[in-house]
Amino acid sequence: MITNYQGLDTLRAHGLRLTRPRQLILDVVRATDAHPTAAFVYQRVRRRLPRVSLATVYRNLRMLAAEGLLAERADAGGMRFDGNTGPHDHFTCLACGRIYDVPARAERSVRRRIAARTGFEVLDHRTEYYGRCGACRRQRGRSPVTR
Amino acid sequence: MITNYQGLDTLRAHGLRLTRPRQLILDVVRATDAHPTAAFVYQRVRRRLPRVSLATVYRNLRMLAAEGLLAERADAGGMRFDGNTGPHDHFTCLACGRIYDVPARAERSVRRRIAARTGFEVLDHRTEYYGRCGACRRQRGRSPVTR
DNA sequence: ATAGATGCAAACTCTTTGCAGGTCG
DNA sequence: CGACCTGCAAAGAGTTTGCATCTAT
Repeated sequence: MITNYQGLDTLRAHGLRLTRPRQLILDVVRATDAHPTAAFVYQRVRRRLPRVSLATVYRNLRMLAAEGLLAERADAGGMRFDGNTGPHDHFTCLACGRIYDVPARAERSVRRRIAARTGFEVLDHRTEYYGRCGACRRQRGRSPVTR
Repeated sequence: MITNYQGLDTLRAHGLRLTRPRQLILDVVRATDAHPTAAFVYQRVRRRLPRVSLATVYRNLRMLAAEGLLAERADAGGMRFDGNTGPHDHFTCLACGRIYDVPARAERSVRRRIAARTGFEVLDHRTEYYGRCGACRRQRGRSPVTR
């Protein structure tokens, strides 16, 4: 029986339980930095819990994101999930499609500049980089990874 | 008969035609800064060409993006299109969901910094801002706009 | 005990594709 | 004529939902 788990208290505060499917789903997303899709999470969870349903995976991913234990990210081809909820930016490799985490530039001046120009209230910002990752710079013409 | 139109030469160079549906689709996307969905474009084009099909709208949006006359953008709830193909950033209003264009900060140093840290080749970067737009700062609790 | 969670299947939304007919150059 | 396009309908992919059953607290 689990007594301590990152985010457990958050769930309990909202009357939510840490069931076995839920915990496995959270573990899978947290264990990778590949920004997995729901389908990927489903495959992985099934290894340990073969009877889990895709609906359960979707329900939990959405719910865990709403609770702030996961981050969601729109992408061509579907939503992706990220166990790293701290501030960080992303690098998308145009050759293989992989999305890497990169340290965030938490420059306050960046937000202030936009706020000054638009009059909007800037609460957050995130930068997306595009290019070729280290692996793809070496192996030219490699086929896209399974996402 | 149109003899001059931004992007016409690009299309012709690839053996593509500027048909009436295609031109209307392009015009609709270019006429707004609301980063419209395919469904929005479809509705608008139908006003002038009632028999157009949604398939034609999708085919053309995708093709025009491939030709570089439009930009595509993944978003929860579907793809969005942008007639502004120049470098610019986006501000997403968390209250009303609208996406505004903001001038890009084309700082070379930003890319160099990431390249140095990761060893990746950075070809492009884009920043996403999140917050409350001017309209929403004034009217609290307004309902989300139709996207 | 009981609110919350699950599996299954059906439904839904967004997007793509096959095809026969139409159009531009 | 020949390549390109279109509308229509059907198919695909990703995601959500209704419901009876099960389970964590």
